[in-house]
Amino acid sequence: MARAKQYNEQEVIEKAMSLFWLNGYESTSVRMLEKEMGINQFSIYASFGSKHGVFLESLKCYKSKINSVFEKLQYGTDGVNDIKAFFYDSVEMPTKMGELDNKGCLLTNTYNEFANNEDQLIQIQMKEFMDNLKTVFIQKLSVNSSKDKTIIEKQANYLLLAKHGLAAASRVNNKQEIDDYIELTFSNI
Amino acid sequence: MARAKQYNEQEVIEKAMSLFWLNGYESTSVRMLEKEMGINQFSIYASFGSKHGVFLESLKCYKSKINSVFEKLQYGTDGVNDIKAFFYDSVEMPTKMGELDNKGCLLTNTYNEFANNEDQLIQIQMKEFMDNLKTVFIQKLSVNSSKDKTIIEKQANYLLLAKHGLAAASRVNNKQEIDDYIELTFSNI
DNA sequence: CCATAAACTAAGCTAATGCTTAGATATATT
DNA sequence: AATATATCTAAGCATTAGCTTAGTTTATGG
Repeated sequence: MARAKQYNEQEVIEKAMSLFWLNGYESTSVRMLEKEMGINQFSIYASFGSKHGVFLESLKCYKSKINSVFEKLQYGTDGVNDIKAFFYDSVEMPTKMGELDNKGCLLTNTYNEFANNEDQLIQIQMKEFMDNLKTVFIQKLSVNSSKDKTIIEKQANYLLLAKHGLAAASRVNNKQEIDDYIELTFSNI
Repeated sequence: MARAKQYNEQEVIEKAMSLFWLNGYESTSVRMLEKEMGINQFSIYASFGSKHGVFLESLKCYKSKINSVFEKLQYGTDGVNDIKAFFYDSVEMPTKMGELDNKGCLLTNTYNEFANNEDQLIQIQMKEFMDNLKTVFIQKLSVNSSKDKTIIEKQANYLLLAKHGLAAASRVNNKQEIDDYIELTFSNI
């Protein structure tokens, strides 16, 4: 055997995730990652292959971080109210994670940054995330309700776009505006 | 006198605007602008000083393009319905302008790209745009209505975020999803 | 305790970025 | 027509990007 790694890959990916979350993909350089992750470029490429590889791992890391919030939504039993709670949880999560505020949702930020991009791997991750969310929304909207299927479809689309908009808004708007937005959003359901 | 410019500044700015609209600020290089505008880098810098200068002129150009839509909103006499029509107009405008679709709103895209940026000139332009919109929304919401001032304020905030989210969504969602979103957004206002 | 092999450091690679400049070209005035 | 002056071309500038590599350090198995 030979020398052991002097860093933990999970630990350095969390730091990379923070940086990508703050700046987005393009605006984060490998030199910046180097400093933030506390390891040399050689080690970055040895562990993750490329900047793109670091980003994909960061997305995975983010997904696991928000997993508890998503599970709470999935396993809740309160229908639409679960979705509303999910909206509040999503907005508050960055704060609870001890992160700087006003960073929005890494997945939504990525969704926007890569909207007109042909990067397949990223597009697939994003589509999967959105489709899962829509499926759960439809389940929740169907609980204790005799709503028409087409109405439920419309409402799911509505909430999906609202969630998307909310994540973008949370980067620039204050808590009061955000709360007003969530309350009025659900007054339409 | 000497040689005259072989290009029209307004014409080349429209082409620059298209490119910025499609790619955003950072992802648009001066070489790309050169090709799209059909003039040499020297001419770009002679006319607009910097890439940043080209961008500011492009924003101005965009504002003048959407002016008719904004005026229709301002001078309408149908209260909230004017806002709703404005939402539809905003989504349809890129198509009517003969632009490629799925580009969203240049101002909103810029708002997002520069959200965590300290660029003063851009921030001011963006804030001015949002504040104007909010003022008009409040006017419209106050027409033929005995609503409480705080309710109107909340609704204006709500619509502002909704408009913001809509512009982002229009880059990735289809017409049906967009229409569903607008209809449900106004179903309770 | 030395040979081995992985991890490390730091320098360097090519390409692209925003911007500048030397020199050629064209045109309105004298 | 000659001159003056602004516009044009194209090459080049310094810096930064993502990534690679030559060479050193370190820990372990024989």
